Amino acid sequence: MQFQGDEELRKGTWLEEEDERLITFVKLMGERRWDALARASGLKRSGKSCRLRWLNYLRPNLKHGHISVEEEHVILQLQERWGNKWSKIARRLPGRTDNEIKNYWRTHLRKKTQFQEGYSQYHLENTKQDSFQNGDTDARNNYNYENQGSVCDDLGGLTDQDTNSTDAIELSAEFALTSSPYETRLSDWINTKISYQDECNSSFESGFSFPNWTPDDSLSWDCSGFLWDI
DNA sequence: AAACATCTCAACCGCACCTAA
DNA sequence: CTTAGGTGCGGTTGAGATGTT
Repeated sequence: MQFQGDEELRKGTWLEEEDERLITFVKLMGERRWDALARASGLKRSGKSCRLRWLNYLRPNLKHGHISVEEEHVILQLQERWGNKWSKIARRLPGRTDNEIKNYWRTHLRKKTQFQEGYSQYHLENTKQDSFQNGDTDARNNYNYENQGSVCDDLGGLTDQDTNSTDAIELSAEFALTSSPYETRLSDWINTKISYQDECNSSFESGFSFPNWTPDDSLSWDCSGFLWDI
């Protein structure tokens, strides 16, 4: 949306005063209508810039700082599965933003996976070529499994069993796949629930626990007390 | 100490999609 | 149904930090 004085809009690094003002007005007006909020606040910023600053830096419960080994593991696995669907991946890592994950991937993990791909390609060409060419699906499946295992080796100390937990991650993620504001809120709520479950389950060391799945693949949660928070 | 190279990450851009009137 | 404004997403940029020569 264009409005009077657009040519005077500030760009670049945010100042502390701007952050404070933005926080104040988000509290007043909520996390919607960013253009209106930008105008009302008197910030010489576009609504889009305000939204980005809030989502990537000022929003409560954001984790700043180093990505943990577990988080890196999740990023690697989900990127391999989904490609560069950063926002989708970010929803599996509460407190992390799509921008942060995207940057982390580009600066830390891309090289690792490129190396991995190079190794896999070599491995593939030298050990599995015949089976693959003959359409041996077992060979492909075994290759995928071995490939998963070697990713674990790179991550130091994680077992193959940990790696296979991404099946649960995917189940949860598919359930939480979002495409609308309501669904986004649902996803956020799920993440909240997951975090809550984690807090309650101190014996689960990984920090990434997921809904309990019944044998027929239906989701089993006690949602009482949470539904109205959506 | 200075100059240059490389890395990191906050912020921007453009486009597609959503929503409400 | 149409359309304009708002939002979300992935790719890219560039300033500052850090490392190297």
